Amino acid sequence: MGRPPCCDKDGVKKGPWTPEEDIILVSYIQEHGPGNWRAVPANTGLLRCSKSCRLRWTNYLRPGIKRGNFTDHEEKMIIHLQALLGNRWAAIASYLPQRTDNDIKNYWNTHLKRKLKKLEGHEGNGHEGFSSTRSLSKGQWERRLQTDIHMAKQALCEALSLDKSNPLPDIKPPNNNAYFSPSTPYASSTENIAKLLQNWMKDSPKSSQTSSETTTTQNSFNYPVGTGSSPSEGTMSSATPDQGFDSFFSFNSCNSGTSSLFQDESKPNSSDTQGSLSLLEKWLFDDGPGQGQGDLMDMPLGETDGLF
DNA sequence: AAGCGTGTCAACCGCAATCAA
DNA sequence: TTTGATTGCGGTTGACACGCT
Repeated sequence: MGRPPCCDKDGVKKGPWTPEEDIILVSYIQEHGPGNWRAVPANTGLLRCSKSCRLRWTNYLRPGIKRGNFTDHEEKMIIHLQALLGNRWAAIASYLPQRTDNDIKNYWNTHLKRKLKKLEGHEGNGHEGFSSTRSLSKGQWERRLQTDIHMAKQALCEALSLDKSNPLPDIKPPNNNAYFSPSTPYASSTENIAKLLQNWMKDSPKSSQTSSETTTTQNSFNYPVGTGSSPSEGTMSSATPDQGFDSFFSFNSCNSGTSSLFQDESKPNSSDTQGSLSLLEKWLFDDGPGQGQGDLMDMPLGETDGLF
């Protein structure tokens, strides 16, 4: 097709974002919502390409992002999901709403890969606990592939039989105050940005509803919630990170019998993939609140394979 | 104190999927 | 149906920080 570059290379700024650029981007998105990234550089005067703007927003500026210090739970989730899904970081990130795919990818490549290597070194086959997809036998892969196909078929049937008048449960918008909340763990390197933004919000006439004092759950960014403009959008559920993580699970388990709230890594609204994921979710989380996760986390992947 | 090696992570690049005219 | 535009994703890179010698 010969696709041209997303932006002409001349006059496009690269490298780290400055706080000023962040403010411009955030203020624009607050006003117009994420999406139509092509228009962002043109309308804001940012000397960045649309891709760069989108990336900056989704990986760094988006409200509700938790950074650094992966918990044991998150770590295990990543390990198991990676074993299940492979390097589909966006899909994995959809199960960890407060983490970005880039973050997870980095964490995997820097921490977990090495950890895995170490463990494999110690345990010979390294199957127990940390097992990468690569350690699966060919037979296991074939079985998994067959299961995927089966799941897709099942999901399709599920989707076709779904009552279309039955909409998805009302997804509460992410509490974007988290972004402006002083208690929010924000990257230390960007704390200054957060402060700048806070000050800017105070100064801005529109900022009254988004100031850190605001405690409502309203979406302070006036973009449509749950439009899938980011993998985890609309799935973030709470202000404080740990709370959010917990409520994420409890919320999910509450809805285990309904259509999936999670969006597929590539096409959020695709009903078949959604169904497929919901099956996976069921398996992942369906043991009642608090139970299934633990079981899954403690379950060696050999047993996981048995499920397929 | 200086040099070097290693780890971390934000950002970039290119490809593929999807959308829209 | 075709084709160009846009978006999303995963792999990779490069700058910076930190620890070790």
